[in-house]
Amino acid sequence: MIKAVRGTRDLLPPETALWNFVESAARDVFRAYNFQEIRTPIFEATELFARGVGEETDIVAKEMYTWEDRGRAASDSGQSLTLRPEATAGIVRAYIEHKLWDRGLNKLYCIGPMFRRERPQKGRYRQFYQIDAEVIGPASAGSDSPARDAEVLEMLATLLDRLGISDWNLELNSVGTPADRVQFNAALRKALEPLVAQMCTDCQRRAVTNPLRVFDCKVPEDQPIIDTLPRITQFLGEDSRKHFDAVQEILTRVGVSFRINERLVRGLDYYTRTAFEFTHGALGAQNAILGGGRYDGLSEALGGPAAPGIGFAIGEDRLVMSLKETAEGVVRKPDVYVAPLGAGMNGEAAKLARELRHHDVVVELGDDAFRLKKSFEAATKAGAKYILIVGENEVKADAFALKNLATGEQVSVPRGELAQRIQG
RNA sequence: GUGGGAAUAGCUCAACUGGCAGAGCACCGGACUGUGGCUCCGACGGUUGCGGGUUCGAUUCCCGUUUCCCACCCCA
Repeated sequence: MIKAVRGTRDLLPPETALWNFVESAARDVFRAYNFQEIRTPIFEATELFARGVGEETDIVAKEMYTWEDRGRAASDSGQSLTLRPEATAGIVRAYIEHKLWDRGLNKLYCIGPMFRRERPQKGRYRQFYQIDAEVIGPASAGSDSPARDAEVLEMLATLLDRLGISDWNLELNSVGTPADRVQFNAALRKALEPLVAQMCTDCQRRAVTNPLRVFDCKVPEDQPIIDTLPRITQFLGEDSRKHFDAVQEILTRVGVSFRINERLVRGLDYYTRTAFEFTHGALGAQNAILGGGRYDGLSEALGGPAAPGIGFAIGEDRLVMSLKETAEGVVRKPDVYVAPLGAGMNGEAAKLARELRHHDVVVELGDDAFRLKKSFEAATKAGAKYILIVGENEVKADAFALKNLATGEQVSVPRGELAQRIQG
């Protein structure tokens, strides 16, 4: 038997109804904030992610699905391509390619699969889905403003609340500008030097490769040491600090609760200044339901003009997992089961079903080979509200037996009144 | 990439120390000819993840392997 490959999975009904529930809620909320959809390719030139996400990140260094796409002709040299591991780089590429700065501020969202070759776990798949949104444009259009950061965060709070996910936590930090981080990193290395020998092996490695990640350490014995380390906050430049203060002020004003987490660091190189995560319990070790932040230098790193931006990625798989709503609760069941009765009635039933469907009635259609008892069983199993019998008597009278399957009430309804009766 | 647990019918799970692979639910049919749910009866359903080994005999013990789960790492 051929099975879905490791780390991928089929989403089957009725669970897919939950995914549609999430996606349509997201689209509704995005519309209210004037975000518009962008769709970028699922694979891109490998170089885009290497330069955008960062060569040194785990994503680029060891998790990408990359292959050499061979040329088909002498003039076509072939190139290294990669399945997108995240959405932002592709969107910024499109921003540059189509000169979207001519439109001023761009508020874009994108929903689709991403690919990372990690060891699968609950809430972590090799093909997974993200709901992604970005605000990007020239600084003159306000893309730089703390108002945009706050707007994005408030929008996320609205979306989660609307989905019925009430017990989320917003963790907020500023990781400063690249210049701020150079200073911070140097200070961190210096502070770690005399202490690192007492720390766990992971931290000893991090201290060399990426000192920021020491803050991620969960080993209890290391915590007192980590508490003594310098904090990024102490190294923020005047602009970064003011920006961060302004974001917090607006959030407080609009009533979105958050927690400053000075230890929040992010694994993609492009993040600057505001960085955030929304977490949720009951997700196990993968407790981050979404994450994001500013990437003020990304466009320039990709060869474009200065274009500050802020965005986030929601882990849709994890979002669906943390939903209280059940698939049964959001799936739309048939309004009516149309039951052809007696040989040759399929045509009449199909005609009636067509009329009802044109009135936006959800119709399940039976088969005239079924005995009436079997039609009733099928209607009940399908969860239909009504069953509509299309037999010889009914066709002759042009009025049909309509039975409410819950109450057992049965009436004869003229053809023209059926849709209204079923929907009412 | 590292460490641990698990894998038996479509689903949830049994099967003593190695001795004929089972139940509930679901599905299909019947009781019941144009009236469902409830009930009763019946049928279907398996290379016990895969490959090898030990044994008279392996779902059971051993080795390998794959996948899933948990944790690390990292991230959404």
